[in-house]
Amino acid sequence: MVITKEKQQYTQSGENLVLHSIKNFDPEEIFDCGQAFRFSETNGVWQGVAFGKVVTCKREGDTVIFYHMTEKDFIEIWYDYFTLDMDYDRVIQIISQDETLKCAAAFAKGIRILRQDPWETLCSFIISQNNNIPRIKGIIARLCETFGDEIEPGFFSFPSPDRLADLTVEDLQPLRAGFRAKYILDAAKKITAGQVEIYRLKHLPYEEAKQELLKIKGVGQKVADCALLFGCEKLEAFPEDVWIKRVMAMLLPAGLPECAREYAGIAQQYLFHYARNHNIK
DNA sequence: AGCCAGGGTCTGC
DNA sequence: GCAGACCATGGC
Repeated sequence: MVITKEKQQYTQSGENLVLHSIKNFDPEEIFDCGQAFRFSETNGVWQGVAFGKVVTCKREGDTVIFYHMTEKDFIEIWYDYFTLDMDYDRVIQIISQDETLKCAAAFAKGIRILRQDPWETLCSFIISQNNNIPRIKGIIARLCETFGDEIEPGFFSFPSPDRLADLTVEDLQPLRAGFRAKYILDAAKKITAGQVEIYRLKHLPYEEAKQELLKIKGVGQKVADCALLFGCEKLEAFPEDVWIKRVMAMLLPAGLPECAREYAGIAQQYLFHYARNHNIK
């Protein structure tokens, strides 16, 4: 099922915008599956910052409420961000030709791959290397508080590449990013200088886009694939981190099934979530 | 204390 | 092409 931009499938009530009868949308699974690092939950309400704006949402059964959201922003920003044009029932049906993927998908039907900002995604996954999710979130929070703009009291935008390009590793010391600081700066410099045109990558074929990202120090196969999948709309990207290597060795030793080729990244996300919640060693 | 975390670079074979 | 040391930091 797909939400279209036609009225009826969403309504406005007061300052809120409400999606009706939507399956495959669970904020907890979307924001807690390791693709976005700027959201947190309080009493079932998820809140964070994306594209320079605060987003607040909550699921109640098959209804999703976005708080303080105008119809204009919904149409122009959040419809794309939450990929409401994607038919997840159909994707799940396709990859469920394989029994293992069917099981993994059934375990977290509410996951969606967000369309995040390419720079924010790249920078976040540079920070992610040899790191754990709570600490990744901490470093990114300090990055935004230190170098971003305060868009609302207590909420900060993600700093642009230009903002960081002329800084030094000493300037980044308050982030406690360790050896990753120099990689963040190299990415900011190459993008600011036009050596890597990050906002053009989603229009390039997967392999060409990947080669561009690999020009950046500290960006290898896995970080590039995460940036492509979560920030450049490349659903065929299949990032292999330690969790995926473990779950593949145990459940799919012959490799990713052919039926999942087109949506490898979505299958990967179901597997990642499954592995982390089943103590796969 | 030692191991691990959504890895990558560098060196040596 | 592949193995191993090393890289900062913090939680367990």
